[in-house]
Amino acid sequence: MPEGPEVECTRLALSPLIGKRILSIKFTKNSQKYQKYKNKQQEINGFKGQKLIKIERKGKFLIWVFEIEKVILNHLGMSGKWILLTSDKQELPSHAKVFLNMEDLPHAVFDDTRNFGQFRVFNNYNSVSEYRPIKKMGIDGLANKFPIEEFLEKLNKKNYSEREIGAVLLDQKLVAGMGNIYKSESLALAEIKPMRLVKELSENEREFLGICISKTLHKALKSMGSTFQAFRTPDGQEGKAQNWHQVYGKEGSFCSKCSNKITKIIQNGRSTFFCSKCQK
DNA sequence: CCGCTGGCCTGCGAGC
DNA sequence: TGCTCGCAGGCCAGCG
Repeated sequence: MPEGPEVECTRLALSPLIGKRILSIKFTKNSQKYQKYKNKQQEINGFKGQKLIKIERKGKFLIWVFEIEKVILNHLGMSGKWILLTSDKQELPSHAKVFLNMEDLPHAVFDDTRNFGQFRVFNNYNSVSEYRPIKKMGIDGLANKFPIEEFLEKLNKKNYSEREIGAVLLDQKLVAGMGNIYKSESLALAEIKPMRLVKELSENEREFLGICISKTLHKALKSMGSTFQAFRTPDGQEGKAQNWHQVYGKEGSFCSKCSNKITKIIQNGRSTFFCSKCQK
């Protein structure tokens, strides 16, 4: 589920928690099967009674800010999701890792089936900023005004020139929040083949790609409306973004622009989809 | 420093 | 129907 737009949806859906106190916070029984959650309970006990001030998103990370200096850095990984519990009697989902017992309903649960998610405590905000993935993070693909100049500048860096654009787009140091689906979708919209080398891309193509990235991510965020709903009613609908996918997951079906068959390749170990006719 | 490969996990659907 | 296998939208350690 979670690329930048889905993480932003999650952040928005968590807004009922803002300004509320956490009565207690617990690593669940399920979480104790995994090393990364073991013997960490004491560390998060410090958040007891704390008021949640805000939740920020940086790339695909969520940063939970409280009255105290301590900060929680949370990544959804491949399968992590937050679920709001609207009743005190509601059971925890089977892969619940962290339970936030709030002063008022709803409570919140971090559920992560594949356990690739992250939930780390930092002593202060500054140390989060110094954490390498945050510090080195590229431009925000979901910025209201996509910083095209900065995008072009970063794309111009030497180490990208000999690499394939499809692989480069997944680098969070370039566009933070980009993921494997919207990588293929952005390139389809820009009509650029994923295996083109960065050095081969013209100035016009680069600029148009930047615009297409921004358009794709914003459109994804917008069409997640139903995921937003599903967040409140966990067994509800999923997002709508898949309804407009041009290429992702469409191997063998026909391109909606030219009726050519969509191709799938593995690029740097990741599935990559494109139309070999539309995309130059 | 860099990029690439494989590992971390569970669940699901295709194919037999 | 039931089994196995391959694959899944993430990152990161370790290697060359």
